[in-house]
Amino acid sequence: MGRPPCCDKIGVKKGPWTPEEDIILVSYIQQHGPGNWRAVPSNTGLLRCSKSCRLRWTNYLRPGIKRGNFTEHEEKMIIHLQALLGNRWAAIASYLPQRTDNDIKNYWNTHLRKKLKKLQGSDESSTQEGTTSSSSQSNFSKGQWERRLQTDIDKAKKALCEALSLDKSDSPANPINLTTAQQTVPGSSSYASSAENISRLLQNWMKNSPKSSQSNSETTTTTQSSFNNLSIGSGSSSSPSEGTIISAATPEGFDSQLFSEGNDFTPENVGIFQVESKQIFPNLNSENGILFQGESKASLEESQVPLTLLEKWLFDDAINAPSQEEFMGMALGESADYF
DNA sequence: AACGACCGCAACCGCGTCGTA
DNA sequence: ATACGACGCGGTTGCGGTCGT
Repeated sequence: MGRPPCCDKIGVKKGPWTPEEDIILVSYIQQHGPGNWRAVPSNTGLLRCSKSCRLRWTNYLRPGIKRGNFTEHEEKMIIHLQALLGNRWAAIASYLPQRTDNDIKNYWNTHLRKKLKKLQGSDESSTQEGTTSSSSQSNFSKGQWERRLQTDIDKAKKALCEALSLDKSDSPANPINLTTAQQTVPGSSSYASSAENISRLLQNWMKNSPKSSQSNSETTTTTQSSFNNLSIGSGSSSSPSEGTIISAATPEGFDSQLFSEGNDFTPENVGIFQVESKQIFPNLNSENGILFQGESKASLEESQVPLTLLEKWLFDDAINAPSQEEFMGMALGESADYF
């Protein structure tokens, strides 16, 4: 009945990726570029299914991924976008190009949902009299509610499109532009980030000694320079096996291309590690669907949060970052009317 | 110090969509 | 037009780490 598995389960490795596998995958993608995932396991010898390879790349190894704590601004963006788009994590992630959909999804499920629940709780208690927006929502008849919702959705869509076209014209007032501005600098952050990713896996690899200086996700703040300072299989490498592993595990030319001193992740030799404009604003063509038509009301309902207290919390930031106002207003201004 | 509960993240699974023959 | 393969997405799970008792 169901679709057969994407790969035969026999001989397919599951579970956490090893640094060796990471390097093989990165090496392959460096040479061939991402895509054609079906061919990746057979061409690399990885005992992983294509899906697993793609996931590992997109969620972990892909350059430009920022890890570690979410900033308050990112948090607010996510909340706004979630309220606007629902659980379309990929669409949301497209506005936070440094974050993966998986990351955002996890962050939402583990942090923000609780946070909003709290806010919702205090909001409800503060509006017990039923005079405010959130409780008045229930006063809508179903038909009214749906019509109103559709109207607001249309408005939100328009506003979002406008915001995006403003961004296209490089308006400094556009908050989305601000949030992604660092991505668009060619060859800087994206390469640094890719270096960070590889650095991270190398650090994991090299932490034979349990006393790694950075034990938590803060390793993600590894700097470009620290990456550069990593010496693979050279003098500072305490374990003689490290260099051996790398040369054994990496396809030809990989270490020289990626890790030779002063030559790592330059735009010249790592062409694929470029942030494509598509990656930054894939929604410009509306493919990822800022589309609400046909969306089940239940899912929308579930995804919507009361916005009175939340609103306050969100707007707190607006003073510090006035350029965000437009976007926030777009997301909240109209829909908040009936909440 | 030992144990259990809880939390966060990486990875898996199943389904939907898209492209192509 | 349709069947099929590949890819993408969202929900869920499992495991390792952390915290509290």
